[in-house]
Amino acid sequence: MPRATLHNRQDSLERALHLFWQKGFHATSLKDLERTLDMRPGSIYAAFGSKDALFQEALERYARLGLVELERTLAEYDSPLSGLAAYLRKLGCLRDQELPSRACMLVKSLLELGEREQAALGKAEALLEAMEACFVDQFRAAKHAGELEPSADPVRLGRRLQAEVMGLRAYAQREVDSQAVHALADDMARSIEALRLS
Amino acid sequence: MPRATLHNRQDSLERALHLFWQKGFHATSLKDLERTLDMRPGSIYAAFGSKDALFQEALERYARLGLVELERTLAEYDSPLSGLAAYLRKLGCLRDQELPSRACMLVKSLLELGEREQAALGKAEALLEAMEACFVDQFRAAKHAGELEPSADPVRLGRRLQAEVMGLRAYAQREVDSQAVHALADDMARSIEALRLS
DNA sequence: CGATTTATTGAGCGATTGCTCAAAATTGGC
DNA sequence: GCCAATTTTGAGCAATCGCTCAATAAATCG
Repeated sequence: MPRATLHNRQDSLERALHLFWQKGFHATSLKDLERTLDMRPGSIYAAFGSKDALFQEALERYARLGLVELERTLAEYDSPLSGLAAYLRKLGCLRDQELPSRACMLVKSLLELGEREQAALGKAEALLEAMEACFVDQFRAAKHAGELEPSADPVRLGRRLQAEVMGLRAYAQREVDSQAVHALADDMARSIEALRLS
Repeated sequence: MPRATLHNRQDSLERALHLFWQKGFHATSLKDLERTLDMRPGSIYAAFGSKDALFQEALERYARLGLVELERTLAEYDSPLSGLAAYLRKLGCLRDQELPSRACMLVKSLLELGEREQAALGKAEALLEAMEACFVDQFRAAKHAGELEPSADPVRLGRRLQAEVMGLRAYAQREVDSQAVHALADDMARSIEALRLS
């Protein structure tokens, strides 16, 4: 009985994510979204509620995809430390890929949003926390596997890695050449590998 | 013969810097600036030209103050490596101070600005490059002083430190407790000190 | 073929954006 | 006190902002 839906919601969300990731929340206007989603304002609001709500959905999707990618990388390695090092080296290729932005959308949001967008800001913080928790878990696994010395603190190591990833990706956002980012990521990866008990 | 200028230009710039650093470029409206500077639009435009130009001046002032602070810290130590470690530990106190933002304004700008604000974006990049160059110089000095092993690469070390500072300050922007930021900064400082030849 | 249901449209709302400029206010020199 | 020089004002511009909603289009039902 109803009219068939013309737009695939998932696909629209993907396009919106692409746009928000590239331009940030404030610099993305509804006109931009209308163009990119090929939808009129009414349809966008019927599907997503508001610009803010759409942004939050995009944030969550971004983080989910990022976590999947992280865990996929980690799963390729038997050694937890090797998995983390490999993840860093993958990030070193950021400058080569064609992406909306080289910087992490969560960090972009963390730095851009203020009190007026508290809901989205809180979501970004929570998702960063989840990312950090994943790192901590991985270091815990490394410790359990005997890769780390007994005195090692997985919480501090996870926190440090989180900060390094934030830094690496912010650095990659600069107009530096690809080789520099690769070298930086490699240096960070070596630091992780240096934690391994020989 | 002219009418005396009512507002101190330097002071106005300082207030604008405070506001831009806190809210970012896009989220700061002229109404906000009018309120904070206690100036009407005409005066602001007479003094600074445009919102974009004012932002660029604020960026430059921010970076100049930051570089001064960095060099002041470094000058307190005879050992280049100790100076860098001390700088990191100072950043570890970010969460305790009352600042417009814990994140670096240059990084916030780097992540927020797009093609439409290319001039300001380019300025932020150049200022970050200057910061990195300062780090590189310091590592060069450390190498010359025999603190680093001969094979050490000051360019890579400077780049790495730049990324760590970016990461540390982005991390500090999160709603984490002060102790975590202190621990993170300390871990980073220890990494620097670990480079020292015993 | 209606009838019904739902998706989509797009003109346009009130508010806000960055900004302009003629007028008013304030000074110092004569 | 008056003129000239300069700063400051603030109403208000055109454009854009996020968003609403009555009208329209499309699809499935009997």
